[in-house]
Amino acid sequence: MAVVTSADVARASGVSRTTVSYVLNGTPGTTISAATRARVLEAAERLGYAPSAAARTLRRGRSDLVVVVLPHWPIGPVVDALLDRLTTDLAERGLSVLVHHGRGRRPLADLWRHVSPRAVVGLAPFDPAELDAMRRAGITPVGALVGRDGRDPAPDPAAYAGAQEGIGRLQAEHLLGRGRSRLAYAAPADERLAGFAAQRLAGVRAACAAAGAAHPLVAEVPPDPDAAAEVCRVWAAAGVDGVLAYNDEVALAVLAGLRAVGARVPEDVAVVGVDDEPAARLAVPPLSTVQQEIEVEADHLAAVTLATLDGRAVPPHPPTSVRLVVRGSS
Amino acid sequence: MAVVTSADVARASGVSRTTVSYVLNGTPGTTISAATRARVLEAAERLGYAPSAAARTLRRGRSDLVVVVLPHWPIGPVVDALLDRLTTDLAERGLSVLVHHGRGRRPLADLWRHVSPRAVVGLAPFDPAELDAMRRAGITPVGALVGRDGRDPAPDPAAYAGAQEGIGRLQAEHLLGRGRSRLAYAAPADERLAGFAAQRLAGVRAACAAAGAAHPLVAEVPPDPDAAAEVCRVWAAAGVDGVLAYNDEVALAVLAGLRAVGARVPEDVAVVGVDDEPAARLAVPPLSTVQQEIEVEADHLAAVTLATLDGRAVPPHPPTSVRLVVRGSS
DNA sequence: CTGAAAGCGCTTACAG
DNA sequence: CTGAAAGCGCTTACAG
Repeated sequence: MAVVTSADVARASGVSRTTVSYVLNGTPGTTISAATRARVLEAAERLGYAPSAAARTLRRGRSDLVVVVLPHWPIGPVVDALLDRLTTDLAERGLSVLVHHGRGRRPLADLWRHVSPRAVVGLAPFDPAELDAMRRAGITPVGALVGRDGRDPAPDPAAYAGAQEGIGRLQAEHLLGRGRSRLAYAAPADERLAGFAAQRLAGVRAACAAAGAAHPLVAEVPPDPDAAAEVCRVWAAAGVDGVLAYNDEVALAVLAGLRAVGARVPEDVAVVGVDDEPAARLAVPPLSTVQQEIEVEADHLAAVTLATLDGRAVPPHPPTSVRLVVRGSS
Repeated sequence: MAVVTSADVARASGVSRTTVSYVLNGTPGTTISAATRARVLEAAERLGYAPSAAARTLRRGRSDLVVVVLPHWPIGPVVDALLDRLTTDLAERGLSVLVHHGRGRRPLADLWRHVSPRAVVGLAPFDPAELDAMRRAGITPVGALVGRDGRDPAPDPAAYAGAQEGIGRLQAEHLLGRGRSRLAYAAPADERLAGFAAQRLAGVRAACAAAGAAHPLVAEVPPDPDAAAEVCRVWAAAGVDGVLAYNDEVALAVLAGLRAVGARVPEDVAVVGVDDEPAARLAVPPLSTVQQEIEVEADHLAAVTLATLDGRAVPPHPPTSVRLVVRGSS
């Protein structure tokens, strides 16, 4: 089954490849007779012609492919929703999105040997060597959550920190506002998440300091009922009355641990997660959580990508991208 | 920042582009002097040369890119793990994996205008029109879970059904084996999952029939405590003593619903999920579930992809890819 | 209104 | 041991 080229279509419709290209691309400024146009379209359809992406990219000097590089850490429904929306957003502008998994297993540079993206969007910061390699390959790097202040179109680790801190701060302010005064932070056991956890924790600390509350206790809570119970026993003994969890999964472990040590939620201890995963509202008790407005985030990421590609100023980050969902656990 | 080409490297090292290509690709059968080789390598490194994937693909007539097309439905940690492993597996053979989200929003054919994959792996069956378009574009389609019987390297909806049915059968046999006789099937409310749910349900029905048990009751259980309670009330009244859930998320909803109507788990009703997501072991009570051995599945999918590309016979599916994890809920 | 020709960057027979 | 040249499939000035 030989692949059909534009030359085949030209031959079949009795015109030149130029005309085929004009018709199929709807090139503006050309005037092809309706009859010719119809013949070309018919031939292309009949032969099942699909233009070669490689040739088109080579000739144009740029592709319409955007590669999203996923962080090293596990992906949940929130990121999935983000990717879906981003794909739809960018498709409206003629850009195709493809996602790279397995980051960290081998250098990103290997990928550029096999594919020529126009831009690469990172959900976590790139390191300088990666940035350099991309730019040398003519690829535009785009940072997620970058440009919150509208300043820097380049990936900036500090910008991530800002968004993450906001989450921690919101969690802490919620419990402090409900009269809880002895807070603990439940960090994830997965070390790949340590960076994010540290940033969210910084937000928690800031909120505690601002409210004049005690420094929060901190411990890793693995997704295991027994291990979680051990941590919760210590916390209960220390008089902890509120737990901020890194995300809903960690929060679920905290709920299991508290149950095991006989602490009542929310009477004795209030718990707040992050993400609003489906499991949150089904938990016992239903879990209060911080919801990231992922559609807003995706739309912004799409806007940042387009602005960066166009060389325009990066739009400011929308103000409210996180909000609290209060349920039975707080 | 002009992009560096092999001609630049040739000029900088005082050799022809031919020699640059030979050195950089380690082309076998060529004998380049060590001194020349070193000069070329040094120049490429110094200039930050990255070969053009588009040109290489055009020239070679094929790329080393494999695109995985995600199904229309929501992605959880299981699929994430599968993609990670598949990416690593295929990278060992020089293939790069990129993942397409947002299926169904627009035709896959649009994607082939922007990228030239060597193969496309579908986690759900392709429809005939898509298959046709891919083949005409010179792309090799590969079906997930295909070739279980080693017969058909082409995507085959029936092969999916086989794997899915096995899951439902395993769930049902477990509860029937524990003396439960009045089973119910908790289907997902998300209509995009209806196809899979129907296949798993078929396995449940087969197991019930084989054991001489009554036909299972069937209802959709949304991820909402109140809605789930409504369903569970009906089931409790009907004397249901065992519930098979489409996946862990649905099972969590069932647990919430049963709790709401005062049914004890597992004393009154046993519950079994699918996936072994982190939330399963943290549920109240900890959830029994069917675990898919996703690494095995990923390795097999990689093997199927390679065999299909090489025109070899597709390897048989490994025998045990699902297993039961028994916890407190059954 | 349409076609002949150049050229994107690479790889690879082929010639020396 | 190394280079000149062709050609992958496309788009786009340019010529008619």
